[in-house]
Amino acid sequence: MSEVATTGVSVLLVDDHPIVRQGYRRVLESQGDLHVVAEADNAADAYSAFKVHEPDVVVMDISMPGASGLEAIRNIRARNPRARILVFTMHNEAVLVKAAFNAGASGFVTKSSAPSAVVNAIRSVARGERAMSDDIAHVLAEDSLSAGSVLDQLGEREIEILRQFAGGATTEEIAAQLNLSVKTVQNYHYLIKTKTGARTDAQLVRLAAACGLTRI
Amino acid sequence: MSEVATTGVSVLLVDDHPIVRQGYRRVLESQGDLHVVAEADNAADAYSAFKVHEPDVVVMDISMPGASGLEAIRNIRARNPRARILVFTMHNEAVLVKAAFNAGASGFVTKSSAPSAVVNAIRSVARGERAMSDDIAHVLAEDSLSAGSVLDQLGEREIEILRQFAGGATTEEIAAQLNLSVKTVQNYHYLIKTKTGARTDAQLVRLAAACGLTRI
DNA sequence: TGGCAGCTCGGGCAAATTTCCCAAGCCGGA
DNA sequence: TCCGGCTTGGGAAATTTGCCCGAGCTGCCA
Repeated sequence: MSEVATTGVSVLLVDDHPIVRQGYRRVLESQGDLHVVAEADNAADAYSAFKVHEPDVVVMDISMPGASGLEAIRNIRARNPRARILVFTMHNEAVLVKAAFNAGASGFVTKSSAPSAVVNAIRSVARGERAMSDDIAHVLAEDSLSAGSVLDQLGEREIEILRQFAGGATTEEIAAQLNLSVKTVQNYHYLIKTKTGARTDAQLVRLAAACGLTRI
Repeated sequence: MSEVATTGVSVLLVDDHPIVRQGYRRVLESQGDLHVVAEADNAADAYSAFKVHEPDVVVMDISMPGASGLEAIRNIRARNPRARILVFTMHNEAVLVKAAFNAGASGFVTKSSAPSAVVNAIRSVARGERAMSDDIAHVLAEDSLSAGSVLDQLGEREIEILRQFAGGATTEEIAAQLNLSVKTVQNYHYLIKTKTGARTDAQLVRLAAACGLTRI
């Protein structure tokens, strides 16, 4: 991490599609100052590769098979809190973005972004700055009326209900299970959605899965 | 289409992510015999670009915003039945593969494939052959032996709506995206639930994820 | 050629759920 | 003690769901 300024930025590429990785690699290396030192196609390999190469920046698609990408972010950050991780994915849901930053990401860029925006984001996070693409900033701005972290702002009961809901349980089943009135569960359901910024039950499930609350 | 053998293969790239297109372009052009003559990021532009350039091969990701990629395949084939279209996407669900070939695709390669497999597939379809990656062949093989997955009982439209819904889109967004009335989307939503036996939106999302329709 | 089956698209309407506002009890911290 | 947050639910309007219907279209099969 020390010789960055003179030798450029070393990058670990994490994406589950080989062709996509190959394409990124070529785009990044054509920049001159960006060097892809390793690739990985899953969370576990990403962690291993990080330990070996200690790259300046990890460019990672968080939608990978197997373990959650967010989990990978947490693992890497746990090992080295100075690690810079740029999430680079097609998703642009506020809940996911917040979850990623919450897990320790330094940047979040969607694949809809112009190539120049992506390479600039890599340079930004390499300098220790936070970076995000315009569309992400817009999404977060829209969402900003309810600031805060994603799951950390949920209480015990809310998390339990979210887990059961994401697991496929109906409102009645949850109420019976927890010995609550259906009305209360409905209110929690609504409350969780507003708190997390999820606008859809499906987004809620995806959030729960991303946070490891449920497995799919 | 006639001078292919001597001048190489002209390719139209269709993918909604700029960076991804840029990467593909570099990978393909490094081959020497493959030339990207145009790019498009949606179905409508793909059709326009095809009319202008009449490329040997269209390399297309069918999961794009706006009109269905399958629709684009049909449009292009309707204009020129000799058009060669190679579907190149992250999805590997049997129903989608079958739908693509049914719409007139010449090949189906997943983004999990090795770059060499992709370029070879492009050359194959340029020669008029059918091509698919190993994993797709495997999926189709499994499918031909199985009693039929849950998704097999869903129509094209139903699958598209399920994908968008599981991806977190609201009913209104899906209706706007597909140019349908909200009521129709609601009906599809209900129909999909009854057909699949899902009793909850969350179960629907899990089902879609399990079938590879969406990644979490 | 006719007919049937299946997909697509939407209207209608009662029942159910969601949305949002509200109140009250409880508990821990300032 | 008081404030704030969690938990629990009521109420009422808005929306969605569940289920029924028909109509247009395409493909298939006799």
